[in-house]
Amino acid sequence: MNYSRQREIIYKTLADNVVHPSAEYIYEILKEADSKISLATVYRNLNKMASCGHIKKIEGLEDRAHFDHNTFEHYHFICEKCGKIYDVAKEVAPEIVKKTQDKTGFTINSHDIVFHGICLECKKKER
Amino acid sequence: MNYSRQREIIYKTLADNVVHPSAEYIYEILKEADSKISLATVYRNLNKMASCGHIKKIEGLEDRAHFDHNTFEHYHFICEKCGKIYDVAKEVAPEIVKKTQDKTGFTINSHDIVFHGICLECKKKER
DNA sequence: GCCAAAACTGATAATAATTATTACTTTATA
DNA sequence: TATAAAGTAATAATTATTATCAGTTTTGGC
Repeated sequence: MNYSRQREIIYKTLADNVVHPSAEYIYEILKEADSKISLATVYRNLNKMASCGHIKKIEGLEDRAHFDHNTFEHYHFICEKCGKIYDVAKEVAPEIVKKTQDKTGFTINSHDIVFHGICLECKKKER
Repeated sequence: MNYSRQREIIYKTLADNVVHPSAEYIYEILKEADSKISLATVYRNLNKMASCGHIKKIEGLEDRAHFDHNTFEHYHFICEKCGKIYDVAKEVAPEIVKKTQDKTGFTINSHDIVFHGICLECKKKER
C-alpha cells in the first residue's frame, strides 16, 4: 500500500472525531476544509484501512457504516435519542470468545456488540 | 394491528426456516409456493413484526437484514465460509446488561452480539 | 533527477437493499 | 351491512456503497 495524501487526511479526520463518523460525514468535513476529495476516495480508503486493521468498521447501526480509529477491543452503545455512538469497555463481557468457542466448537475470528438505549445526557434532558 | 393473510404466511415461513432468512429469501419461498405476494409486503410486515417485538431483526451481517422468529434472548454467529447463521446461547455473556449499565450509567434497551468465524461443518471440510 | 510500473484519485455510472407512493382490497366494528 | 382503518400489489424513488476508467501520484531502480 502506497502513501497517499488523501488517506492521511481521512485518517486524521477520523482520529480527531470522537463521534465515530460515517464515510459521508468525513467527506463533508473534508469538503468544507476545501479539499477537493471525492466521496469514492473516502469510502475506498476507509475500507482499505479497515481491512488491514488500521481502523475499525462498525456495522449494524442504522443503515450506514461507521468507522473508529480505536482498534483496541471494545464495544459500542448507540443512543436512541441523539444517535451518538459511545465506546463500551470490553470488561462487560469477560472471556466471551473463549466461552463461545467452548460452547459451540466454532472458531471465532471477531465479534461485535452493540447496545441500544438512552445515554446519560439525554436522560438528564428528559427531566 | 389488523390481521392479514400475508402477514400470517410470512411469519409461518420465517418460523419454518431455521436459517434466519432475509426478506428477499422469504419472498422467493412464497413466490415459489405460488403466492402472489409483493416484496414490499414482505419488508413491511417483517419490519412491523420486528418493531412490535413479535420477531427479531438481525442487522450487521453482510449488507442485508435477516430475521429470526426466536425472540428469546440469544446471540448470533455467522460462518465466514458458508454464510450460515447460528444461534448462540446468552450464557456466553452473563449479566452483560447490568454490567454495562453500572459502568456507563446509560439505560440499555437492547443489545446484539454477532460473532464471525468458521463453523464446525466448514472446519471439518477444510481437512 | 528520470522513468516505468504500481497504486491512487476524481468524477460519475451502476448496483442493491430498502422505503415511499398510490390506487385498490380486506378487515374490524358501530 | 356500511364505513373507516389497515393492508396489499406494483412499481417508482431513495440511499448507501461499489465499480469503472481516464488521468495523476508515488516509488524504487537506474
